[in-house]
Amino acid sequence: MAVDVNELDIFERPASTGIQSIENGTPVLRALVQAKGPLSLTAIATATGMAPGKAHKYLASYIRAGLVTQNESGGRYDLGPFALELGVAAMRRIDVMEIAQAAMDELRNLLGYTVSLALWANHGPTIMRIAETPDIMSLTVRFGTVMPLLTSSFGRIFAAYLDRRITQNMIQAELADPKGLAAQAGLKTFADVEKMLAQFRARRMSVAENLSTPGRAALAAPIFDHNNRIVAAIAVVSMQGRLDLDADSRPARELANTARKLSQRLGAALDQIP
Amino acid sequence: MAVDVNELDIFERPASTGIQSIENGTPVLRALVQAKGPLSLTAIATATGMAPGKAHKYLASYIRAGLVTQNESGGRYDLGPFALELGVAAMRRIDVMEIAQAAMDELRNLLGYTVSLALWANHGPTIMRIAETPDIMSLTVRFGTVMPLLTSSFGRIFAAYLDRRITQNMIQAELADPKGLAAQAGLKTFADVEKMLAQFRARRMSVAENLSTPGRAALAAPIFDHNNRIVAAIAVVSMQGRLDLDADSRPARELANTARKLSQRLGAALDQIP
DNA sequence: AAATCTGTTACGGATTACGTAACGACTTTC
DNA sequence: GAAAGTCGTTACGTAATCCGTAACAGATTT
Repeated sequence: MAVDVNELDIFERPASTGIQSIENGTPVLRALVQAKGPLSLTAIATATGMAPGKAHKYLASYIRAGLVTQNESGGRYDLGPFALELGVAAMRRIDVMEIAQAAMDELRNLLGYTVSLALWANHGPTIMRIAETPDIMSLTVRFGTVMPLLTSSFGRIFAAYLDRRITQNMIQAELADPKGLAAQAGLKTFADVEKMLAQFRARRMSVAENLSTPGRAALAAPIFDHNNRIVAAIAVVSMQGRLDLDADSRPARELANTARKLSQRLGAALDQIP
Repeated sequence: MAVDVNELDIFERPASTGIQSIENGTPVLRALVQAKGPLSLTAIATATGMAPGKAHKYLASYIRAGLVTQNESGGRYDLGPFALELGVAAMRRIDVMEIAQAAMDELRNLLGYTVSLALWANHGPTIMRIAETPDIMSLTVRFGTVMPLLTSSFGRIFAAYLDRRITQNMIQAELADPKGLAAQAGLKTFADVEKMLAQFRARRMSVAENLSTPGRAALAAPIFDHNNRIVAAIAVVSMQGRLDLDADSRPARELANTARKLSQRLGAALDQIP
């Protein structure tokens, strides 16, 4: 009534017809999500800009829906059992590989380097997805390849974040060969390994140059799930000398950014990871 | 207009005033939760008893809220990123999960068996955390799985300690099938169930062997909160024959020890529990 | 090419939600 | 100890919303 319809069509999106109350109610849920614990009615009201009476009505219905609970009667509000159920259902559908695909393509386009994704299979980090550059001198990053633990960027980032019990035997095996790749990389004892991995943890990123594949350089970053455990790693791969491995380099920053976003979409709480 | 207000007050609960659309919309979310994957509009419409046009409007708003996503335009509907956010936020409020993680890892390292944690959600014991062994023959204990009440170690320990009013219907349902898992386990009447649960209560631990999952054996122990009510259960899982289920076995003792510590950290008074 | 699906949108009438303000219950203040 | 300030909750009338029916465009099938 107050506003001309044509003006609305210009400035606001037509926004295919929906149910307004659904959208008006979500700020209430958002407020509860962002708060670490229970909230009072007035706190919710101020956080959402609603009048207390209005917020109360939404809360009453959310309680009946199970999305919200209230401590006794008259107490503070918090997320309810259905919120948990909803989240569990959502988590079960999320597949790292699915959501990683688009992010990998983006990163590849942004940087112009080959980007690949590895999961931890029983025998080590296994390359599962590749976003290649159209470069002629294409790097042979092949699907299904199992990378070494101590001498590849993928292996190193998994070694840095996986439970040591899982990696113990593999580390031992790679250290055992006095002329192996690990030894060539200057890794001879567990202390050497631990020192290296600590650096990668601090940086939340691993580096490998001219090791498992001659002339190759790579950066890898971890992807965590809702349990804050590493579930995958994403790497930027190129030729030695053509990829800046510094922590402040553009590839490093963008890679870290992409990995962080993916972790967040998986429900990780990155501020709680060592 | 159609119905006398006084009649309504008698038969329906006054139900403190809320927002009807919020409650009318939840069946849409429920349908998506219960489905294992994406659903078409018509599938949602039939599942909720709504007309397609109506369901579409709710979905449009849920999409804008982030609770639902749609595969491209015109595709099927599924839970969205905000559903995940909601769930992660809800999970974070559950103290047990925070403190259980480290204890589970410890127990896994100590025993060499897979350890998992379940909470009671609306539909039964739901697996929320897993600490896996690096074994190649990894058991497929999957996040979010809802376990049966009478034929899983998780279900049994919850059944033993939860208020019977909560479990009554589920027990009845599982007993109803004369060829179901419960019947195969020798459970036919409520008396059978009560006898079994009494044993688990006495031992403060439940057992399941070769039941809901063929070839699997598991021990589960309850975790109580400051109200001395069961809030979670922790289980040691392995293959049949590879896990000693005796009360005096090392796995049983260590599991009981871990569960006791967790209960104490939650403020339980274990000596007052039947 | 007609027919049946799909997902999506339009329209009028009945229902619903919003804003304001009041209500008890409790705590703080003077 | 009374008054004034919280808090969560509820009532009321008007304006805006939602519901049901039905049509629309697009894709696939018959």
